[in-house]
Amino acid sequence: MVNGSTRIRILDTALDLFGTRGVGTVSLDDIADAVGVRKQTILYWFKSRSGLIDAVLDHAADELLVVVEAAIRSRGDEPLDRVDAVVCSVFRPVVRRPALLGLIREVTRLDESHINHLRGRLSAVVDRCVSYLTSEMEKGRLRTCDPMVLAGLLYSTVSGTGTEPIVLETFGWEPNAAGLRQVRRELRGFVRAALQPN
Amino acid sequence: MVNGSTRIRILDTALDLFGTRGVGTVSLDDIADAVGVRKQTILYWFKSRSGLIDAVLDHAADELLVVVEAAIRSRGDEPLDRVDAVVCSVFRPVVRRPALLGLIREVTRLDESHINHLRGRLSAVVDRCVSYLTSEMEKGRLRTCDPMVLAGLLYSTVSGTGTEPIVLETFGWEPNAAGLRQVRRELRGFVRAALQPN
DNA sequence: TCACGTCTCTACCATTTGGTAGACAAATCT
DNA sequence: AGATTTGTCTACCAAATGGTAGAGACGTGA
Repeated sequence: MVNGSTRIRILDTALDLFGTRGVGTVSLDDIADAVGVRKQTILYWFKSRSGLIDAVLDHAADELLVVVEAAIRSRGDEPLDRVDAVVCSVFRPVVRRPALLGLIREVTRLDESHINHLRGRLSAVVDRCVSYLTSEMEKGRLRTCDPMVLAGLLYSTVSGTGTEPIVLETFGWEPNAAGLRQVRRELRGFVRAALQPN
Repeated sequence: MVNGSTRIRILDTALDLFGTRGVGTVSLDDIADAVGVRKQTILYWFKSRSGLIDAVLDHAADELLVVVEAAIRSRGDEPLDRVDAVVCSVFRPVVRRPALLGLIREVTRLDESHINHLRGRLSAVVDRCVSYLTSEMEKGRLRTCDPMVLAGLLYSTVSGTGTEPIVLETFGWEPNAAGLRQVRRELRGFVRAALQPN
């Protein structure tokens, strides 16, 4: 594989389309058109549509993991700050690459094999988050509750906020830079309040 | 329209399929098979696929509105209790009719016309929620923040939790009755903590 | 120069899609 | 009874889908 650029371009474009329009509604032709190439070129680089989906999920997981890993290690000792850093890191793609979270959220619509594929890629971070929450709760530095479900709630809140600007618009929100900053601010406040030890 | 039963059966079935598998990936034939009828029967009752989608969105909005309206009026004066009632009411379909929230969440994937259609149906409740949150904040009975964005955050959290059992499973959750009760308990605690006045 | 691997293309194909036209049976009206 | 409306069906169709087969352009090493 000397020339990786076509492959990468396909992956990037597919990620955007899958993430914004939903995996099921994007055809190989759609992707090919967007890349500026023929469908058969896609099928040269990826054995089948299903193979492409897995590759794109990998691509997305890579991109997300880098960001999150960095955030987890970044800030100091205080758990509220650290969670805050992770929230911000996950929120960043909302601005830079809206499709990323949209794609991750597509899991629900995929079939078992793709789900497991993605799970395998993300399980390490997931485990780490849950055990971190657990230990901080034991130290009484976070509101005590089920850490596993809490992790899921946090994910839902952040990803939902990032992937459903349309819903926010329904609530009267304006989709511009200032609006985004405001959403992030409220999101951080919301999460902070929800985690505060009692 | 003497015989409404076929029409209703189509709507119900379509709602389930659209909500669980995503609107874009469900064909008229899929729906027809599930109903036990031919595709052309669907096109007799609904002028086109797009018409069916709007009708199903209406159907879903109706179902959701009834539940939420009842909850809004139900409980006493304390805002945390009232929000809690709404959260519970929205969470109930998660158990009884998982596709319902899944369909509402599909908005993001639909095109402008369908989005606006659904918005029109839900705007009344949405406005009511936002102005309620606003007034309670002014009285200092809820944590002060942007009520509009807060409403969006609440929606994301509740609907995300309800529509992404797969994500929760990734976090180690067990999808059974006891697990669901636990999720609901944590969800209520989470929201309560996030809204507590400071 | 020639053979070979790499990469993208054109040409097809079977299947599935949303949709039209109209046959046919049962119920309803006159 | 005869005519009409209602509801479901069969028979199609053009377009789009994922995928196969293989040609041709391009560079590289022998």
